[in-house]
Amino acid sequence: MDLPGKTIERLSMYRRLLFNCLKEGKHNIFSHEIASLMHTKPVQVRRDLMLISHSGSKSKGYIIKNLIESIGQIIDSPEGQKMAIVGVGNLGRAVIGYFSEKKQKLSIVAAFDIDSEKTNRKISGINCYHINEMQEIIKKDNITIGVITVPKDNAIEISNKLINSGIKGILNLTSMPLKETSNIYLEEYDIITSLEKAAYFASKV
Amino acid sequence: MDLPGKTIERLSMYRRLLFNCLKEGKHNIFSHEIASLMHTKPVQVRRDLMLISHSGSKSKGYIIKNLIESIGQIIDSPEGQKMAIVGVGNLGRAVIGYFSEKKQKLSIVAAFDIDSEKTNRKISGINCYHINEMQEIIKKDNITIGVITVPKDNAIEISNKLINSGIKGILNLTSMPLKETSNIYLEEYDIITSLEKAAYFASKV
DNA sequence: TAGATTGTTAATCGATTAACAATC
DNA sequence: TAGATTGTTAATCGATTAACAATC
Repeated sequence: MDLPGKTIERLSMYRRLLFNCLKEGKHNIFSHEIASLMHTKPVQVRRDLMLISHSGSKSKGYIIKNLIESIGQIIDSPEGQKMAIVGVGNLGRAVIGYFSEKKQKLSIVAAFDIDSEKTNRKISGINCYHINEMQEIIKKDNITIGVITVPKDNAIEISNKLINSGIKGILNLTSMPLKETSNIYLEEYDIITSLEKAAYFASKV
Repeated sequence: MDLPGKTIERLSMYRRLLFNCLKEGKHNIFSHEIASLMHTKPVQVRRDLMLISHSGSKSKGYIIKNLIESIGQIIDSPEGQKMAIVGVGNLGRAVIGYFSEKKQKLSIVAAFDIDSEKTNRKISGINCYHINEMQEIIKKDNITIGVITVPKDNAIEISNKLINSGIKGILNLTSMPLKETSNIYLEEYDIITSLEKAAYFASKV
């Protein structure tokens, strides 16, 4: 039973938002409260939770702690998953920074670059190795997710190396579209596209 | 006549891909060639071009130079648009780096931060000012797009400041979802969500 | 001509939302 | 009880794709 990608995205956001609520001392939450914290409708939230078979109560809504647990059951692998960042430029460092906050099921365990200034040392707490060692380390450490943050002209080459090392998922943050490959999940995001889109719709408002 | 957001995204990617083809000395291109360079189908490409009323020929496909021109007519504002980056951390610098390559209709003209180490100097060729000066500079320079790359706990405050300074579009790259506001186009991207999504689907493959 | 391609409509697919029964 | 909320189905909306006529 595979959930829709959009639902997975929202579950990920619900969970982080729920952690915040918990920190603020909240214990229960209604679908309309979750909806207003995101940009969505209560019915959207309830339908997403229906899809993961999480029930609330009509008087108290959802118990935050339990809901976080339910979402984790769905989107986390029980053993956790390891990620590697390929390309330790500004973007790569930004991604590392995002994740160094939390010790979660999903964690960054290695970074790769070709620049000898960056390799064989820690960057924001993450071991950085030369790209030549990538395939070996990915296999040895059982890294399943690769994030491509190299200059776009190197994206294809890096993607092939990742595929050959047996990676399961790739997040490509360069603006070079990569070929879909069977048995590998590919997610892509292109910031230039987002900016051009924002510019287009901003001029129509 | 507003085009679908998905079509705008693809047009932006088609155009950059076409620039590459032009550089390689190509003059004409078929829909199936464009499709195979992206991850889409020829019919998708033809339908997108239909929506912008760009015609090709059945024997030569599309003339690349003309197609680039047609796409520009649709997605560029004739006078161009100016962008500002708010938050000059790793992510902000990455965005600046992406755009410093090209002199296009869309350009980054200012960056803002609170850190005095970063303000009142150029960062990758872009003038960086203190956030306190933001509203004034946005108005004076007629900046229409703001990119939020600050730490997520400051996102709401920065977004309000941008809205008050009369910005038209916001690209929020923090993982704090912002409220939809009338007369402002809001685009959001959350890298943590992308990673959790990639991890989920990678484990299902 | 035969094969390939474009342009377009109609069908399909998938995601969101309206409507509503159940119930706290 | 009246009002609010959940859970779920059915309707709607929007995006993709199949099908095909036109024609180079």
